[in-house]
Amino acid sequence: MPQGRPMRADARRNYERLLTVAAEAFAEHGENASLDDIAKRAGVGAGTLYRHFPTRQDLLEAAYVDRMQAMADRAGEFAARLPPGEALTEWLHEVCVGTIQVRGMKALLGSAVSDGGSAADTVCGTRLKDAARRLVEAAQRDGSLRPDIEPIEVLRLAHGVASASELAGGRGHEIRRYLTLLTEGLRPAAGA
Amino acid sequence: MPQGRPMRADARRNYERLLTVAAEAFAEHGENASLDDIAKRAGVGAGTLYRHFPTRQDLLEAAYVDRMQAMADRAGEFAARLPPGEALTEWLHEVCVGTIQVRGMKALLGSAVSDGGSAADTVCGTRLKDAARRLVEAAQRDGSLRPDIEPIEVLRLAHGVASASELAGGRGHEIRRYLTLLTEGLRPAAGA
DNA sequence: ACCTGAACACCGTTCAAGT
DNA sequence: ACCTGAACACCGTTCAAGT
Repeated sequence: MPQGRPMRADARRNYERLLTVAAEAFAEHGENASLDDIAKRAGVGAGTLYRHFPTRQDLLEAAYVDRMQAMADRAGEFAARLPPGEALTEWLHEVCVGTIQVRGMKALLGSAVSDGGSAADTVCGTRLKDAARRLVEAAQRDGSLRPDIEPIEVLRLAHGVASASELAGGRGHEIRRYLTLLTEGLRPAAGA
Repeated sequence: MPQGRPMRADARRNYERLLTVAAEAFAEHGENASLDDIAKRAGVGAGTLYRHFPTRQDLLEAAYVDRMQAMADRAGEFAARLPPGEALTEWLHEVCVGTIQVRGMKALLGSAVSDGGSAADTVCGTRLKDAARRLVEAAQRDGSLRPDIEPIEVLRLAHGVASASELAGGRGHEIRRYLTLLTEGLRPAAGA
């Protein structure tokens, strides 16, 4: 996106208004927020929205790429000040919380880690998986995480924890509780 | 539904064709299958569909109530021939598999165990939770399940496992794998 | 009592016409 | 090069008219 000629001033303005409005709309109404409504609220024609973002997924990703990046960055912070096992757990907790609070983010996480997912190798997905890989590998070297699990699986399971927590009401209490169950299951076998 | 006057012959026929077609459509296209399409394929006007099933949720539940009941019944079979811990695990496995294979069932399970869920106290939901309660309590008495967990939570977590497995491709292999992680987390604490 | 299907509102998507 | 908004197709929902 930063590549290529700079946008014309009006195009750039529309592009950014669309992103702002879309982030609000997806946060409020979830991933199926009305595109027509987003265009209207941004004060542009529907065609303009489609010119910038050919698919809903494109818009969803562009609207949250910064927040996703911020999530990925948090991994480094945890790694710097916590033992590997705890760093992974705390980071996953943030992923779950963020994913539940900002309605649209869960869809984005889902498509980033989904098997045939369209967002599998986008900026969002790649950064998130890189972050997960570092925490996972450190925890495995440390012996606090079972060795037979892959980074992407940890993210899929976090998505599952978020789903279960949502069903329970999505309060912080349940997220922590269900995540703890997961991390206990992720421990290496007792006799290893 | 079985209460009240018997339906007129044409009404009864339409009702049943709608259920058959709806079960197919939800299985194929998921919970958001087109209602208009369902009415057309059943050979009835849209108004007839709404007369019998005022909301999408009503139709979804009616279409799968038998299958849900069958799932609940399986709990008794497992309880009869397996130790409590295994009976619970194997039943949850069937719930996950069924929930993934029949696309609309996952939505139904979700609303049955969701906090403010519309289907929280419907036939489907109640039977499923009763079945879960028996297996959970037996496993807790047996010492193979941590005592601080409730039946509905087990179902929510199964929904989460199904979500994670779907992201991984939904093949039997992943379901079993993720469910195993969950059950290890559900074990009582080592020093208890 | 029940059914039909037209009618309305809404949304996604495309595209000809504008600047 | 980019934008607009009308146009089309589709879907959910209601309701007047039919039997």
